[in-house]
Amino acid sequence: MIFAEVIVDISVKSLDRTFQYRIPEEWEEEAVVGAQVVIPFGKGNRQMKGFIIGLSNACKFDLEKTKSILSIEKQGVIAESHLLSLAYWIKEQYGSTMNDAIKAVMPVRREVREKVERTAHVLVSRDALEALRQDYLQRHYVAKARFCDAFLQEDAFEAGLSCGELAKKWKVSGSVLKGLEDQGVVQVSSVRSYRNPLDGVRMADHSLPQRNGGEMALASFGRVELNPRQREIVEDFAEEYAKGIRGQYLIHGVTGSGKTEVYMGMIEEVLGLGKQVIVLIPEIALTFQTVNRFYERFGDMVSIMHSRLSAGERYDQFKRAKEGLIQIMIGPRSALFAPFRNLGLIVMDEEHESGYQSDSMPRYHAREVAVQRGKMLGASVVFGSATPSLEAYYRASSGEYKLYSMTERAGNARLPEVSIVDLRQEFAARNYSVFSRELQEKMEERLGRREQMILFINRRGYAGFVSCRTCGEVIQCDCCSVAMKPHEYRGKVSLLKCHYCGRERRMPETCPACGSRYIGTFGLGTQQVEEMVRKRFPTARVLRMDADTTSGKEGHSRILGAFSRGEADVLVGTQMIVKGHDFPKVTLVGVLAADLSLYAGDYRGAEKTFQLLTQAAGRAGRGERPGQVVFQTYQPEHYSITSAAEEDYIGFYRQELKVRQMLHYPPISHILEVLVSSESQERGEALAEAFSSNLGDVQGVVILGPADAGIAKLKNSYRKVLYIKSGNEQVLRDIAARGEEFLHGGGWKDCTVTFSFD
DNA sequence: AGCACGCCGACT
DNA sequence: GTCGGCGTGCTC
Repeated sequence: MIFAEVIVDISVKSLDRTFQYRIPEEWEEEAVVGAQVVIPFGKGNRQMKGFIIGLSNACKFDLEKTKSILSIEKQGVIAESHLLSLAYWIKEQYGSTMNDAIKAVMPVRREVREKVERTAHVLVSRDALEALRQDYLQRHYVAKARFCDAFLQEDAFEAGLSCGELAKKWKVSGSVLKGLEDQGVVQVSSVRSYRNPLDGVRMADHSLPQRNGGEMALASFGRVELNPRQREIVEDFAEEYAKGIRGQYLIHGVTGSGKTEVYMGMIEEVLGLGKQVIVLIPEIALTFQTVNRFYERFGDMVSIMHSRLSAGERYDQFKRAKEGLIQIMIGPRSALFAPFRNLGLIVMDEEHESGYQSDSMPRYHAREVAVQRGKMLGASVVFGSATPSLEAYYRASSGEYKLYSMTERAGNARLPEVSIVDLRQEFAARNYSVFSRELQEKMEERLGRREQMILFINRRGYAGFVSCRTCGEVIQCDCCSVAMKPHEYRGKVSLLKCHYCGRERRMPETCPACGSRYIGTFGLGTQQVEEMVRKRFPTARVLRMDADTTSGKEGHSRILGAFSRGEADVLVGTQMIVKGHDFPKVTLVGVLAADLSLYAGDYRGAEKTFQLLTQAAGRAGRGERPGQVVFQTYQPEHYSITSAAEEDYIGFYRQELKVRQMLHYPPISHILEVLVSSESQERGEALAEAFSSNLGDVQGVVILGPADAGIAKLKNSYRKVLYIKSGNEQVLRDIAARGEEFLHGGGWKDCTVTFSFD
């Protein structure tokens, strides 16, 4: 008899181990490692999904109690056993459950999630409910009384109330509600909503070039044309590769230096040896031009993962990869798990992009997983960026990655001319406009010459916040301790939105704290910039692109398409406009507040600012005409701004590394963030303190906090943070593990804790 | 005794 | 995640 070691499809720590099941004889063939199965689970023998991650001849459990597999799903078998090892590595490295790790490496990602939202409507009158509440209180039915309270206070008589929110906010379990329903006090209705997680990102509305039937060989495409520096790099790489050297490489190339050609040259070499390649891009919707070039170059041996593929199509692509019909897989971080048997190379373009960090469990970083998969399969890994992350460049300078630098733009394109405008001086010169005199002049020039320009402001909405000029009160969200952002509504700035929980309210006429009529907006946002451009340049045609204007189905491509067709002179937008687009007619880029991202939260502020500014500057002058760039800032001396103006990555890197060294930040040191959140402020504080004092005996770590988190209150939960810094990552992992154990000890059910590294 | 509630542990 | 068991504290 054969037994299967099964991971059950429930992502809970206590179930994060295998369970043994009998394999019925007739299925011994199909029951392979990596297969999906349906199994009976728990006392009620609920039918659950699971994955076979091992087979064995011996029964390690009570044979009598060992149940049998109910069925085997042939679709979606994990093709390569090393992907299971990779899943195990991910589980260990990022502290997820094996179930989540397996799902991350599986070809068919999470299915369409069905969300059932239950809503409670009150059937009795307000008075009757009040009487009922009194009655329940008398009988000590605390939970039921609390529910009545909730209905009375939240005006559930008009609309219904979400059961989930009720239960959370009023600390009662959903089962009470059933009692109320049985008594005819409320009526519960279920609304099903479907949300396909893959729909989040849309591919640009360009069509792919016609596929050519799959028979075209590599030779018929001709080799890539390379300039001398590009050829040098490819040849060096090829030489090492031929010698059997497999390692990590970092291509640092200034914007427009032609990194893509180098990737293609390297890929040709690897394909020539009969091996397969994965090309990772940060976000498919925003880097379509790169993808297109790979298609033109390699034709049908390329497969592209993108969000429009249905689960079935996606699976087909993986099947083709598994069967060796595809040699190159291009896509976002999930493409990293393409089931290639004979993987020779992983290329990661725009290595510094945040899209490579997974934001749901398992929270892996594609850069690290790529290196691990490369090691497992004997593949080289090539990272490329104009503005490498500090981690990557640090590794390159320590010799862990081999560094290739490209300091010149390819072809005729020149680096743009950048000027830095000191906004303090503008203010001193009584220019209170959002445009400095220099920027205005340059904008007028472009409008006169019918050239295009991009205005970049790293903040959506209308302005930063609303505050009272009399008492200084800032209008905050009721549930989150953040300022609500003014938005335009029906042609007027009349709406406030919380960008964290989405709550909306009307813009108040008077200060809610002191009643003063002198309240107004502070700081600059995209909407306001758009309005200012229209006011100052009435003839200019303006387009705005930010999270508010691109929410629709084809939002991105609609706006970008219109702009590249020349339907507008000015494009105003947030960071999404500076990423990877090629607008040859743009000759001016204005960054209205270059220091805005400098002190925004974490220790990566300067790095983010440098990357953003370098990229923004890189959008100018990509065509025939040379480009000009204006950085407006209150901190014209800051190294992230001056270095970006000169596109001096090395200069920036040296300065920033010093800062990181001084403050014990990555990549020199490592940080563990412990975030405690609880609806009770005292309890959260107590837990954070308990953690902190528990670490007294650990040597060689720096402990900061506990303190209020950047967002001290989010969706009605109070948040405390604790930072633990250490040069040794393992020490931090041990501390996190100890912390988990401490929580497991019990008594902190009302608090949630998340541990995150760096 | 009987019920409602809420906590805790098991799940092969 | 989901279920069942069980202790607590209430009503009748």
